[in-house]
Amino acid sequence: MAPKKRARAAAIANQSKALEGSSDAKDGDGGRERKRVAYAKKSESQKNTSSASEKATYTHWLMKSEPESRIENGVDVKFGIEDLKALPNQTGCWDGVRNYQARNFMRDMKVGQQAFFYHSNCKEPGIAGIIKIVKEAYVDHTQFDKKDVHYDPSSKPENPKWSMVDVQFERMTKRFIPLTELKKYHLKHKGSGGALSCMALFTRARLSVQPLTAEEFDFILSLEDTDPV
DNA sequence: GCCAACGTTGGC
DNA sequence: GCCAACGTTGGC
Repeated sequence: MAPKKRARAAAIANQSKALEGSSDAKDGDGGRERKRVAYAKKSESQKNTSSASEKATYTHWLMKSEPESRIENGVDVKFGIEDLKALPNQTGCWDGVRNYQARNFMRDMKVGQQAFFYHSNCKEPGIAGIIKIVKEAYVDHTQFDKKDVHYDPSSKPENPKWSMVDVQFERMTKRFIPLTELKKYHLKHKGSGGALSCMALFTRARLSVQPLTAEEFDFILSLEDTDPV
C-alpha cells in the first residue's frame, strides 16, 4: 500500500506514559558514527547514538511531513504545518520515523534548535514554516502499538529502536518556499559553489529528517524576502 | 499513477 | 558479506 508518512507528529497527551516505559535508549555506543554523513550500511549496533566527540554537530534541520490526506492501513497520515499549529500549545511529537539515519539526526537535536517544516508528497512540495525542538529524543511509543501505522514488531520495549522529539510551531515562513525554487538554486549553486550546492534535500533522496548547515538555513531564510524565482 | 532512487531483507 | 529481490519515498 501506499507509503506513508513517515513522520507524523501527534499531540503529546500521553507522553509521560511513553517516557516511563523505558528510559531512552542510550544504547550503546559501541558504535561510532562516521563524521558527517552517515550511510545506512552500518550494522545495528553502529546505528545507535554516537559519542559526541566524533560527530559533526548540526544546529539546523529540515523535517518532512505530508499535508494532504492519504490513507495507510486505514489511517489518515496527513500532518501538515496547520495540523501542528492546531495542537495544544502548538506542540506535537514527531513520531513514526522508521529510518536509522533520520532517527540518528533526531537524536542529535537539541532543545531550542530550529527546523524547517517541509511539505512532502503533495501538490506543492516545499518549506511552509519554521518549528523548534522543545524536547530532545525519547522513545517513540508508537513502535509498540499494534494498531499504529508505524508499529514495529521487531522492536522490544527492553531495547527500543525508534526515537522521536517534540516540536513546536514557531512561525510560517513569510512565503511558501517551493521545492522547485530550492532546486533551481541547488543547480545554480552546484556550479558556483553557492549555499545550496550540497543541500541534503537533493543529495540524500528520501531522508525525512535531515540536517542543514547554518549557511543553508540562512540562505533559505533570505529567500523569504526575495521574489520567487 | 508512474517510476527512479535507494534502504532493507534474506538466501547463499 | 555479497547482492538480487523487494518495499518505500516522494517528485512529477
